[in-house]
Amino acid sequence: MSFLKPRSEETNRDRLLTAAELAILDKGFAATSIEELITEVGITKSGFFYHFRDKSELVKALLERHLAVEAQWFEGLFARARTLDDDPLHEFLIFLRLLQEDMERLTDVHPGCIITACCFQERLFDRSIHELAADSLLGWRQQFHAKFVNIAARYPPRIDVDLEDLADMLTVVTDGGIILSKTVRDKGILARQVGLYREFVKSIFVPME
Amino acid sequence: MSFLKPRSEETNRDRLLTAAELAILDKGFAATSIEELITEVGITKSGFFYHFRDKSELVKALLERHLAVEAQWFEGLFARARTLDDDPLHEFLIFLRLLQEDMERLTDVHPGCIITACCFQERLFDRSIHELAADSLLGWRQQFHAKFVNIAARYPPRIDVDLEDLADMLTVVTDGGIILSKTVRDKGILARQVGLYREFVKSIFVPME
DNA sequence: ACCAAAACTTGACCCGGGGTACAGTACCTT
DNA sequence: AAGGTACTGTACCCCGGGTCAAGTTTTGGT
Repeated sequence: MSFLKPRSEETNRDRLLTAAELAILDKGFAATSIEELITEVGITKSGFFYHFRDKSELVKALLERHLAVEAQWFEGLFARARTLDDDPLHEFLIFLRLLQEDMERLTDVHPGCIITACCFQERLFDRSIHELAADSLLGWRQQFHAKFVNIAARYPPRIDVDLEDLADMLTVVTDGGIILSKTVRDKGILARQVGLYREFVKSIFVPME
Repeated sequence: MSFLKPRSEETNRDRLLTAAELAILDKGFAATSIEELITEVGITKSGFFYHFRDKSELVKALLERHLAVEAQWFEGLFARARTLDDDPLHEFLIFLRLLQEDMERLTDVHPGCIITACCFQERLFDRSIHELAADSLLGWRQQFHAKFVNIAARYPPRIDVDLEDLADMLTVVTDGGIILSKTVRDKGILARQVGLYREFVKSIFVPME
């Protein structure tokens, strides 16, 4: 019996989420049917509705899970960057480089804020989902902004930019990059756009030789 | 009879498109029903299917109309910019400023590439819609890239950036800005992000005093 | 070993919305 | 008088989301 434990860690609910994530990333929310998900997981329709009140609750759970994973990902990158350099500017530049490298490595397009993008799209989803996404994005703004404040204290910015806007820009470039990558079917774009953003940050803060 | 002519310029087909555009912008594609559109326009379901084979053909027509309007908008801005300054760099910077101002003026969020966002979302739509969007975005890349090549010829870039990526970045910032604006419910973000992009372009090309 | 809760299954059913099919009509143009 | 355009009306199919009630298996804790 004990040999069942490790596998049973992954519940059918998790499996539903994973299946939904893949399908939604591939085809979009509307094109993903509940039928399809349950046949993949191997349960019945009632089983689905046992776990989720409706389809939008699934999306909410998906978003929650995704946000947690994403937060962990970024935190990991920052931690690694910190070990490599503890100057605030260089830490951030290393973080951006690491992020860019990770993005290059992704086989298909970054799952990232596609879910965000998918969420804001449909009024079908209740307010709570929208707020979840908004809070997450505002959280990133705050976090990056704090870092820029630190950086600006040591490196006087060479042009007058609003540091909150600059913080937002990373989100913007990521989301926009995902859209362009997906539309044009060139997954390299996303990473290169993050690289460009990094150049912008450099040109603002890195002092001239 | 002649007094009917001017009003009849706007066909029911156009009215359907406009109603669909507003509804989709507001609630998303899936949440917009045909029923809803025809009651607003005042025709029957059969009337709808007389104009469009199915719902996705409506989206295609919408995209086509939108792309034309957008192209005209940008062309207008470039024309105005050219009359104000015929130096390639300053023309472009003026264009960006005008674009930013227009975006500030928008009451609700920019209709812009939301349609793009809506398109990449759904496998429901046939390939042709996807290609329409992709071609349009690649068109902008080409157009902006050509301008940057001109600019770079006169103003040696101070950092090494790929001009195609830089061209893409305007699209990216616009699309990403729309998403962030919508999610966080702050329509100012979009314009400010375009402003930031403008600063980036300046920092690359504008020579130092 | 036993019990309760969790995690389902079965199966029947409703409904809204996309979509089809087709016959008919009103008007406008040539 | 004919033909096209822009519809209306009716009737109908199907899929997918969602509900309901009642029963069954799995699992974890004491």
